[in-house]
Order: sequence, then C-alpha cells, then structure tokens
Amino acid sequence: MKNLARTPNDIGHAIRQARKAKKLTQKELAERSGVWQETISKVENGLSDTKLETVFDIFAALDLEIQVQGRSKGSSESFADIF
Amino acid sequence: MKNLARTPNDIGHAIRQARKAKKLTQKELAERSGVWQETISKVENGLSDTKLETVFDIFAALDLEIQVQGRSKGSSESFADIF
DNA sequence: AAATTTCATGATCCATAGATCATAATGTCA
DNA sequence: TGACATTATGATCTATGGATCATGAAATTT
Repeated sequence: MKNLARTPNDIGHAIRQARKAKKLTQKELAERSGVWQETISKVENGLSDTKLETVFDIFAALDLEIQVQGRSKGSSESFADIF
Repeated sequence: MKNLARTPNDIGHAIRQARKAKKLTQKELAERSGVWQETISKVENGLSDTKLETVFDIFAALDLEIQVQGRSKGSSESFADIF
C-alpha cells in the first residue's frame, strides 16, 4: 500500500484512508490533532489549499510521516488515480 | 538517501537539497515552478507556513513526489536531524 | 577587491486558510 | 421510521501566505 501524493487532493485521500484505518471519526481526529473537524472535512475533500502546518498536525495525530522522493520512473499514476 | 519529513522545516530542507542536486538556482526553480524566488527562499528556510499547493508546484518542478507512510517504528529521527 | 550572481528580507496588497458557531446533509442503527 | 452520530457547508473574522517591487547581504567569479 503505497500512498504516493503529488497533489493536495492526494494528501486528503491519504488522510481519510489513514483515519478510517484507525477507526477514528473526524471529531476524534480533530481532538487529538488540534485541528477543527470542519477543517479536516475540507482537507480530506480537497476543498481548501491547506497549510503545511495543518497537514503535519494531522499526520502527527495519525502517526504518519512523509517521505520525499524522486518521481517513480515507471508508474505516473498519482494517489488519486488508484481510487 | 531517505528524506523523511515530519515538519514544514523538513520539507524546506528536502527542497533545498533536491534543488542543489539538480544544480538549479532559486531563480531558475522559480521560473519553472511558477513560484516566486522570494517565496522559495522563505520555504527553504521554513520562514512561512507554506500552502500545500505551493509545495507541490515546487515538487513538480523538481520532479519530486511524496509518499505518505506510517511512522518508522525504529528510527524517530526527522529529516532535519540528519543535518 | 570589484563585479556579478545568488539568496534573503522588508513592505504593501489581495486572497484565502482556519477558528468558531450554527446548521444542513448524510449515514447508521435500534 | 425516528433518534443519534458523523460529515459537510456556510458565514464571519483575524491572521498570514504569496505576488510584486525594491533592496540588502552573501557568495561566487574574474
């Protein structure tokens, strides 16, 4: 399960997926990340040009991290394409 | 070379490193990414809470992508710690 | 060392992110 | 179906990101 991300939308998808995997509601995630539920909703749906700080706050709460890497030579599919 | 990132600062470092690796000046990167040189400077130095869109614009120009993953069990070192 | 290039910083302006509150829409389940 | 939980949306307000221009500080080159 590799979650490649090349757009804010991809990040939103990754977050939603991770949150669901941990069986958390947006509200719960909001509480432990310090980010509002409303904001999380918008981020997951790509409805706002989120700030880095916010994403990382959410990532921390979900125990996620990011790895920056050169674009995979072969597949050019972005995370969103998988869904 | 694993570029783990858990903070906006880590992203800045990763960008600077990738840019240098490609032997680009901030100005050149600015041109091909559509992001201002001044902004790139601030991002690389972690002087602004950059928006996701901006980071991805820069990533695209540097042919970078992101992989979202669970936090590495063993090492807890963030990208910044390597430097 | 002087000139040139590269990078940093400071100010202004406009757009928008996120906090916050209220509420609507959707989903779930007894 | 009706109640309750979850998610989405909409408005307002404040703070700040990024465009833009100007210029200062560093680094590099000749």
